[in-house]
Amino acid sequence: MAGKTDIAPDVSINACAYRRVLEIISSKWIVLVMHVLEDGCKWYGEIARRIEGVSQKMLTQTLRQLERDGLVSRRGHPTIPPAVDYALTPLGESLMEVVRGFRDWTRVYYPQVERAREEYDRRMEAGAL
Amino acid sequence: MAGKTDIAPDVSINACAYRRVLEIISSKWIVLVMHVLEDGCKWYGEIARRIEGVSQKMLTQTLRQLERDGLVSRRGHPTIPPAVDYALTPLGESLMEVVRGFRDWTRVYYPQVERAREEYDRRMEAGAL
DNA sequence: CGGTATCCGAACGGATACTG
DNA sequence: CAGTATCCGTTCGGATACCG
Repeated sequence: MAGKTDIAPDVSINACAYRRVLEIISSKWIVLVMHVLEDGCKWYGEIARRIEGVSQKMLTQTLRQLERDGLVSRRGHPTIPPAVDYALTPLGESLMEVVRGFRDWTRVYYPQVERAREEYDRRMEAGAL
Repeated sequence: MAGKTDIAPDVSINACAYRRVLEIISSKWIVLVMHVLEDGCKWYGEIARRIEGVSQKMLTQTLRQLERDGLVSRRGHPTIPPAVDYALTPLGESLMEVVRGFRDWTRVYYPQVERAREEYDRRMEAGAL
């Protein structure tokens, strides 16, 4: 304990902005749901149908998180059967702009990533012999 | 099967750019490692010390993934004991620019997210009674 | 020093059944 | 329709031990 030299870790990294964004966007479905809501308010069922492979559990969970973070707004209609719709809030829209930056990067550079992967895998395979 | 109405899901979402970026950045440590490498080449040990809470396993795993994706380059030095350093590639730097967009968003808007969460939790607590 | 391999608990996430 | 609750397999990720 006392003998340990106090080379402090870059604490800022622990508390820094990156960790916080990651909490939000690192979930697999968050970005996809936001993308569906990009062009306006949607019913729950429509969101579900538009995102292939999402389970009801994950969709609801994702929408809850987005609502809690103030990124989407939820409106329930007291009809029978009940209907609910979701929309991006202004805060959500502002985040969406940044997310678009990621999408654009991917469109331009993803082929390079794929090539790098193939090359790496070939090198590894060769090295494993 | 045949009886199912063919309401196709928005397939583009499945194959779209977002899924691909998420593969890369949704990992908890990727962005943090990139941040450490932002200002130049670093030894393995230095990266480890700068990121609080990262285990050796996860750091190595993260660096492997970044290397495979062509985002960082790895140089081993055949000294005794061996030393290894890592640096962002040009491709990695280009992604870093987008990542900075997220950091900046967080710096500006995160307080709003925190307030939204507190408000939501208060509403839930009240509703649960 | 910079890994790799193994073990194991914790968390993620899908399938299913039930509710208002 | 839009959830909630439960079960349960899969994956994530830390701790430990060992290798070059």
